[in-house]
Amino acid sequence: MDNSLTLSEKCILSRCKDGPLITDNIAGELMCGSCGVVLSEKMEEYGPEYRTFTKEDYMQRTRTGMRSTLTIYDMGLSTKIGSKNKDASGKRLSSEMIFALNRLRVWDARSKLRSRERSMQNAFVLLNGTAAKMGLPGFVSEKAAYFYRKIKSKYPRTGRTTEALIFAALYAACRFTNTPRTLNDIAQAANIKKKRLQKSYRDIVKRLDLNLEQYDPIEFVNRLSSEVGVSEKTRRYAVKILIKARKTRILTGKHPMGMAAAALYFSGIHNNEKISQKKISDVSGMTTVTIRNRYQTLVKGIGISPLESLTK
DNA sequence: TAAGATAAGAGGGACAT
DNA sequence: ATGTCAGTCTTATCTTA
Repeated sequence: MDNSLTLSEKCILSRCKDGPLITDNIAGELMCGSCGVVLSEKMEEYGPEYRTFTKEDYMQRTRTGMRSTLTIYDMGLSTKIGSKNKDASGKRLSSEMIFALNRLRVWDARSKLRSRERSMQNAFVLLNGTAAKMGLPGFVSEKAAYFYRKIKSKYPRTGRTTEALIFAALYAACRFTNTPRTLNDIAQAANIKKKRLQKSYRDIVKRLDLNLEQYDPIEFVNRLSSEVGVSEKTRRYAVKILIKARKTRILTGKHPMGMAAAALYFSGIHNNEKISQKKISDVSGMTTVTIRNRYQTLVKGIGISPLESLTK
């Protein structure tokens, strides 16, 4: 297992604060150990790296400091052949050499956009578009780009389509950075079948030997609460219920969103602020049936009904 | 109209062969 | 690799309050 994957989540989030340098043996990259930025002396010359549509967009996204180029297809590492026909000491080259150099320039230019790189580029266009649409922070798509690059260099032909793979990488990145998004969220935003997404995701986890923890349902409670617009009291109580439930080990193997939905439903009843199953179903993406079932496991698991008070 | 019950089916994980 | 099994979740339909 190579060291770049053992980076702690904290490193990813803190971004570039004197992180150690690490090398990725597979892709041959030298990166900042804290956030995965690829180090290259040309970095600061790069312009904005997002596609922009309006002047305001452009102004906002124009870079002010060093920024990763992981989501640019060649990471700024492609060949550069100078345009002057002089050698290192400044002397003019012979005509044969000039001819040869011109040939090289042509081929160099052509090779830069050869198929592999082109599909890489396509992938990152998809990635950036969808990540932006979902409002995901930059370090998540950086990580996704990293996973994608990695699996492509390790297994050039995975039998998966580019889009399935890049979005699966995005989901993996969400898991890795503990950014709570479900497969459904991504499938929807990316307009791709959940099944395909899931298959590719498993592929990535297996082949890159990732060890991704299951989401904590509490993350989803927070999200659901704000989407439904419940009181702070209700949100907190739902969290309390889940903390209690976690101790009884009834959470394992269940969809975290399902448990979050059930806990919120439970809490709503408890606090006299009943939220309909339908409403929770709509925002959570879980069916009302699942909410009911999880609600039952919750009641059984912690051994109290919503109308009783929660004892430590 | 919301909530609950029930049944059938899909899909994946664990485990054995 | 393939098969089986239990458990999860979904869809659909019907009933209840």
